[in-house]
Amino acid sequence: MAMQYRIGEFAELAGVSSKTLRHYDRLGLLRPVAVDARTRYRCYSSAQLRELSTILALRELGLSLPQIRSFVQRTGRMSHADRRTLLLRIRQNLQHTIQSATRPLTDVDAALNREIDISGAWTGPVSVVMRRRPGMRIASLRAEMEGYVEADVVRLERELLTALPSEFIGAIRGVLWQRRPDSDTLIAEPFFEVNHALPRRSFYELKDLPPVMAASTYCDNDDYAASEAYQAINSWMSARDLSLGGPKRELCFGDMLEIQAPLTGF
Amino acid sequence: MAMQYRIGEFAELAGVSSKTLRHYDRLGLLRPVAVDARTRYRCYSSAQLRELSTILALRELGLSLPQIRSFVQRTGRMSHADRRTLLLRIRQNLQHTIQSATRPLTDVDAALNREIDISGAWTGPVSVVMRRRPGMRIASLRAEMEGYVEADVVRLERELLTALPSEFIGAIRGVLWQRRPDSDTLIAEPFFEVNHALPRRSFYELKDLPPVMAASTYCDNDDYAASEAYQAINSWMSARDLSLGGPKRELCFGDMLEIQAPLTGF
DNA sequence: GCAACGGTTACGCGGCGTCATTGTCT
DNA sequence: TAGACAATGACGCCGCGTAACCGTTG
Repeated sequence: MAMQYRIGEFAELAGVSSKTLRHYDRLGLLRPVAVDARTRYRCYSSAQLRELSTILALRELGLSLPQIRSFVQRTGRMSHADRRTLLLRIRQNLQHTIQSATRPLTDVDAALNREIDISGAWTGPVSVVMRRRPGMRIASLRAEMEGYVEADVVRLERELLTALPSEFIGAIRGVLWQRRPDSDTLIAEPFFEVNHALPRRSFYELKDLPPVMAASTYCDNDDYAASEAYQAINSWMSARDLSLGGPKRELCFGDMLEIQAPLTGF
Repeated sequence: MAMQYRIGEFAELAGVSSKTLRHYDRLGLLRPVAVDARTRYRCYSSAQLRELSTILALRELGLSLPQIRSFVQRTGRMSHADRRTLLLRIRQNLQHTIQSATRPLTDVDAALNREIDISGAWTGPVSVVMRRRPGMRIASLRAEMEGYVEADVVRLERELLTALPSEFIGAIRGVLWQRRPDSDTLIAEPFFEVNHALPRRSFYELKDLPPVMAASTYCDNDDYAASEAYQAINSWMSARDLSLGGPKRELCFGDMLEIQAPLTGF
């Protein structure tokens, strides 16, 4: 009563290619029930339609073929806890996939809307991106100011630079920006990346800037471009209900600035 | 003022590997601003941090590197219509990704719940799957019956088989099942796949079973297993708010049955 | 003898990661 | 001179598709 099929017929019944079946055979994922010793023709049974269907379903769930193999080989000998773990892992994968597609989708939609609304002022599909930024050790100097005064920041930077032995200075420099709560006071904190051998002195603060997930954008190194970038990053964050997880970081790369807004919850 | 970086430093600033940068160079995606003629060292500029950031953002959107190249090469010379088309294409990709992950996610959640609720009766993560099934030409015989009577179906099948010249019969046979609306009358319609040369006769009906998207499941060829399978397919459909788009198809493969429920709206 | 199947091996795709080997900088 | 960095090139990964070439079936 159990039917036997050759590879082509079996493939068509199952809705896959015979190439796929040969591939699964080699991987040990779905072995033919028999192989003709002389012709080496593969022979599949009707019961294997169900096996294959399971395999295809698991593939749809995003499992790799080796993962599927280890799953189907132990079916029945798997504890409920194991199954549950597997399902939860699959769930995680799927959710990650969905998330990493949903976020860009809102970006694209926003871009489509912006293009319609103010069709001239649109420079690219996504100018703000989310990225993980590594931590670094920095030396910094802090000052409060009422609003942004470039000269003050430049003066601070120079002070800091003269206090730092140049052999300890790394490649990155920038400014940390904070706002004192319940006031308009701005705290500017120019910094230089330093290596770990730098001695602790009272002229400057020595701290570890932690690694963060940050909203990041690049702009030209001038006040106008920078303020545009800050605006863009703020509206990007508010559109996503994300909140600031530390002082904003303004990194200077010659004629380019990178503005980073550390995010909470990642 | 514009800074120059060698590949390693630039890679670290941008958060990618130097391998990636060399790859992008070869693809013409991000050319170094200069290459030392003697050493062939690549040299990147600070302004390229922004370019690269755009490239990475587009990559996150699921574009291929050649697509990104054609995009960045024509930035500014692109019409609004072109941009809009591109964005809409991206949107489609993303939505497809989301959909093809969301459906399985509900499957997995259902499986997790089932496992909790009735932890013994669960046989696999997904026993019902959705698949596209090709159409075929069939010859069939129809009969109404009050409820399922196996003997009647078998008799019908035999009648049909004796009426069919065997050289026209294909590999697939089965039964179509329908329920007459507003009554419990069941319509059983055994069929055999036939090739196109079969002449039209009054002994049997000749029809084209259309290709469909169907909920499909396999079970052993016995009444108990089949009724379980029908139950499973019904609850699978109702859980997804899907409705039947034609008679159910019961395909016979020796000791296995495949139960298919054609779905509307695909 | 011919078409339609089956077999195997080898290469391609995308987006890099991972050597291995050689050259360059400090 | 050492050791970090640069260059190039070859191969690996995944899940097959495609092609080439040859044997089997009906």
